[in-house]
Amino acid sequence: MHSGTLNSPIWSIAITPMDERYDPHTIEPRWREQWERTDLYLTREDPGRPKFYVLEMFPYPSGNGLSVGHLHNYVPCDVVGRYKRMAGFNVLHPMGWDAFGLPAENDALLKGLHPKETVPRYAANFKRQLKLSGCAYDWTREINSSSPDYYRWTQWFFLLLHRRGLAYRAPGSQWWCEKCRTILANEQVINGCCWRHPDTVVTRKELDQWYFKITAYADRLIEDLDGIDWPEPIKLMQRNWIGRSEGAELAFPVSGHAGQEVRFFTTRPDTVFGVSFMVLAPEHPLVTAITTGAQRAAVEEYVAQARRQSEIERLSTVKEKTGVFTGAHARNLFSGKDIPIWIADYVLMGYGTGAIMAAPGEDERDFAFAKKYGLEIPIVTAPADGSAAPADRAFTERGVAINSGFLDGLKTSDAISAVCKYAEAHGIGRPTVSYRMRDWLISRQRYWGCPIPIVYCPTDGIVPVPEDQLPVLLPDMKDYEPSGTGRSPLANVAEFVNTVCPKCGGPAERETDTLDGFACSSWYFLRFASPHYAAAPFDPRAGDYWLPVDLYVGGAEHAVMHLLYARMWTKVMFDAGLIKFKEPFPALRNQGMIWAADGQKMSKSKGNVVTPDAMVEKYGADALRLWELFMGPFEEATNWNEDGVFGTARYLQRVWAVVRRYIEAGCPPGDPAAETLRRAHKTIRTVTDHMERMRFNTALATMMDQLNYLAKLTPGETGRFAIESYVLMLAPMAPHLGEEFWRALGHDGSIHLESWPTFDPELTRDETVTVIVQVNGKVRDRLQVPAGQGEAANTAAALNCGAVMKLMTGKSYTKIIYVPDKLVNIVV
RNA sequence: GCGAGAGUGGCGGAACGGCAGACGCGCAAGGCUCAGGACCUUGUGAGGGAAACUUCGUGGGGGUUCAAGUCCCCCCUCUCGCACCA
Repeated sequence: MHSGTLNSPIWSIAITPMDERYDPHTIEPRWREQWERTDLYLTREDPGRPKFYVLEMFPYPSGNGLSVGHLHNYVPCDVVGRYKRMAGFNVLHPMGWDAFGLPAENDALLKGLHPKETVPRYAANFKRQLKLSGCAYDWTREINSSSPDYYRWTQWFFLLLHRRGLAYRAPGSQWWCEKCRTILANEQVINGCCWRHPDTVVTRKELDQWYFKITAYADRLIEDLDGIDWPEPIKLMQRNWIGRSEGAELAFPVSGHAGQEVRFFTTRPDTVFGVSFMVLAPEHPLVTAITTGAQRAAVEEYVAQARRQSEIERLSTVKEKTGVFTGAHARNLFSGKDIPIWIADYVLMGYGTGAIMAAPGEDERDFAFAKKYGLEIPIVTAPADGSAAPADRAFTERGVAINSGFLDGLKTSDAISAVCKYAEAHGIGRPTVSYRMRDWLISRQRYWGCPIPIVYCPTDGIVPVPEDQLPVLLPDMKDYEPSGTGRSPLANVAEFVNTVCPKCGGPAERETDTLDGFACSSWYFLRFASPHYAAAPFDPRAGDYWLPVDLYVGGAEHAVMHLLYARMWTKVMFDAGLIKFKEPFPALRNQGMIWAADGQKMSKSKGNVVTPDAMVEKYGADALRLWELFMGPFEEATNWNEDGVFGTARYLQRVWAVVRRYIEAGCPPGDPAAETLRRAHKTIRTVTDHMERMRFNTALATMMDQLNYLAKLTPGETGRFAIESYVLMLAPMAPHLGEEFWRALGHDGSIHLESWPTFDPELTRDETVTVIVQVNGKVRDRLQVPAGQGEAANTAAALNCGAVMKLMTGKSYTKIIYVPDKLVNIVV
């Protein structure tokens, strides 16, 4: 842990006259060199200062390098880090690489290389580009999730989850992507396709898999959203993804099959009296047991056909509902009727119990199904206002129970509790909560990932690798191509697979699947607190100091994957007493997407990628940074437009001219006019406010505005305060040029260790104000009046001005609206 | 289908319910240049007018208000998320 001081380094750069023209290509490399030489960006732990931890989402270092689109995340975060440091914080701004996982492996396979060679090379290129862009990271804290120093702790966390009963192995039907040649988690299936391959429909595969029990945290993941400062759409996506719904789980006996029952979940137990049939998912285990001989052929064919269907077809909501009668009946224990049991693919095996009670009078899907197959449609809920329930569609709203025995007359909410109470008393069921979210499937049948630290022993079964034997090293493999059979390539490495049981010492085999890459990124933010700590994933002292992350920034595409997983792990760590906070990222912001100039996604194949390298070469890093900040609101998407970089380069040129003129004039201390002083203080006030709110585009607009003002003054009229405060505020955005100016102004230390300028509210006060004069809400005149002269004087002035007099001749006003020092509206 | 967000000049975008279009790009005119995607100055929403001025104008339609880009209702378009979750 470095504990340097905030003492400024001594530059090895002499003060020389400023060139006439601003030339970023001479300025920028020399300051980058100075920063490295003096370790300017080492994290400094100063107990006298509050800490600020700003973090970008863990990037995968792609072989394509960074584009100007990626910088729209990194540059603003860098500005925040630099601003916060100047504003008095100890700033932690680290960077590392999400290097394990499919993208790295696929890329290496494609190029016939090994990820252990490509990953460091690509990461070095990212690092070079980030440095080139003037981003200030403490590179002594660089981490890499594919390094054994790192993944031994990923494995350690796996064991922690396992010990706490949150990692388990289970068989099941899983999503398989043929292109990835591995199993995917539910979150990684989008529109029935692989999240990495939108053109590849996922299929089902039966395999034993490892899961993390994220569903055990479902309620807390929802509840704790209330206390964190995240964009509302992201919170909403998480709530919807978790999909909590309250209802009841009930069971009806299958007629003629003693001991067999259909268990089902419903959110509307109040409609049980209207249940006229039941539907099982085609994969439901009960199907074979209860299907009658007469129906067997039809049922088997339907099940086979459902299996063949792609998920896309199956999940299509526009598709007409289909199903087949099993021949069996269940006894509706409420209405006392025997009701037919059907199978249909609109019932999903993966949700609830894979079976439903159909209340066609109150559910659109059941209604459509009943209509199609001529099933009975009882009506058991009426609108609360006493009107009749519609006959041509399901009445899905809440209302009052009718035709429902002991529920008649009860409001829906009361009827729900009554059914639950009755069901519990009679052993039919109980109130329960169901979630859309499933457990997180974490095993991957691929090579380039964190090995799961588990051993299979013929006598002891599933045995976790003891902590002191970590890391389970990923073996070196030349031919690591996935087989596509559902077995990891690691299964072919005998030296890896064959091991001894940690319990009995007998021969045993290692787990050969690797962990989902999202496991690696579920705890990396902790590692940055003490990246070289060898005794634990993080030094508890450093963790207490730096965590949680004060500002987390990344794309909205991670709303239900990374952000949900990292939150779950954090809660597990909290429960285990490792950390004192429940949420890893108390404040989250999403940067807007930067599309290419043609409005499409920047991609190599489309040939529309713009690199920072090219922009720095042409305009300089500071100009590029400024355009990243100025092109629009940080959180909104926009198209790339290179002309903008030219514009911000021109702005820097103009700043150069103004500062240079001031320095050439011998830096006159100045006795600025009140107006000039006021403008300087107002600029500080506005820019500070915009920086705090991450409104970089308007912060820069304010700076440009102020420059236009300063450019009209002589150096003597400007004064040192206006120039230096301006340069200080420019420094986080244009760090190279800021440093150059600071040196040229005669300072020896780094501008980035200086304090952010402060303003005097007294000096921002205007002496005169413009009062808008309106007649009937239309602007008719503007008056320059002394500030704070009061309502009487202002309304009198407004009534006496020419424009008003002209309009008012022969009329009288009914009312005057007065907004102090702003507006007089005369209502005629 | 459900949910969320967004529609403002030629373009990117500014506007605590109170001067719509800040700031910038582009464009135009002028200056300066051997030259320039350089630099400087001025102008630049639309219509009308010689001008002072004036009318219209924030996707469309209603409404609330002294006053609406901003608040409310309906509609249209685009982007994103979820897509039979019982």
